[in-house]
Amino acid sequence: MEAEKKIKKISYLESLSARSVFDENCIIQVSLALIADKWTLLVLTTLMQGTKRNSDLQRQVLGISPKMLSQTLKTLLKYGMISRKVYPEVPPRVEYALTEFGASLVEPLSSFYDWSVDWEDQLRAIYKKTKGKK
Amino acid sequence: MEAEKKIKKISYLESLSARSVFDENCIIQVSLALIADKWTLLVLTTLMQGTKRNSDLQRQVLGISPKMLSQTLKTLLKYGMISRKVYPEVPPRVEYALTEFGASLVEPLSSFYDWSVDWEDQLRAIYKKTKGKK
DNA sequence: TGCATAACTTACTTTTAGGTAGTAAATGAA
DNA sequence: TTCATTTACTACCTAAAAGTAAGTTATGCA
Repeated sequence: MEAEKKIKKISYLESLSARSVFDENCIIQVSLALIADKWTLLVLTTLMQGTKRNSDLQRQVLGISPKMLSQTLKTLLKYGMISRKVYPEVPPRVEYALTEFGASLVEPLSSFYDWSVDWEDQLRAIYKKTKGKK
Repeated sequence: MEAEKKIKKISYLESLSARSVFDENCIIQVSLALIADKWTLLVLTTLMQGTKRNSDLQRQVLGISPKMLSQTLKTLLKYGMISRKVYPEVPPRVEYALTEFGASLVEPLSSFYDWSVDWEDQLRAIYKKTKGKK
């Protein structure tokens, strides 16, 4: 991050008054479009435990299909949020880990986790009532 | 939040080691399923500016269709994250505002906003390259 | 009743996400 | 070359999300 941006940085609530936050260049809209989906944040969350193999993730991210796991990992690689290391062994071993970029999400995800725990009862009640469908 | 939960509360990173975070009752999975989509968080973000009418939101949440706006507001009402007040005037006026529940998202969203600004260059580059499609 | 306008709904279509199943690539040793 | 196993991909299908366009409701007053 350039120094200029650091200095000029304004708070979230302040920024809401600025028109730019809601135009086509809205940075929140951009980042949500990239990572706010069913699996991406869960895979990233799991990788925050440390380096994982494909099969580890398959086991730990409950309910994810092999296809969606591959697809999500591929996307995160493209984003530069995770790294991929192949070990030339039999059978082949592939390990995934967070890059600095990916690891930087620990703070917002942590904040989101805290919120989820604070409102856990309400959230679970809604989820149960709607069966996850809106 | 009950006192017990407050006391027993463990951090996000600690919780990642607990098996329960990844089973079918994973609270992060639940809350993501409810609010992590294309419009919900943007509508909530806009309402953090204060009370808004349908037409205000239509103008400010760039790109949202009337249908998706209605649908999103309806869902957030069901969730109890926003309130709806009708003024019997001509023409009718309807105002939406955050409830305590909805307003509580200000912290995680603020954290997410900070992250987005920190990594803005990378995020925009990815978005441009992929045109928002993964 | 008719009116003007904001808010909302419905029907239809298109697009995207996601699931299943089968297949192919990668690997080093036997 | 064959093998066993993990990883990755493809083709096909279904379901969900979202866009479009038109119509409907709510409202108080003239």
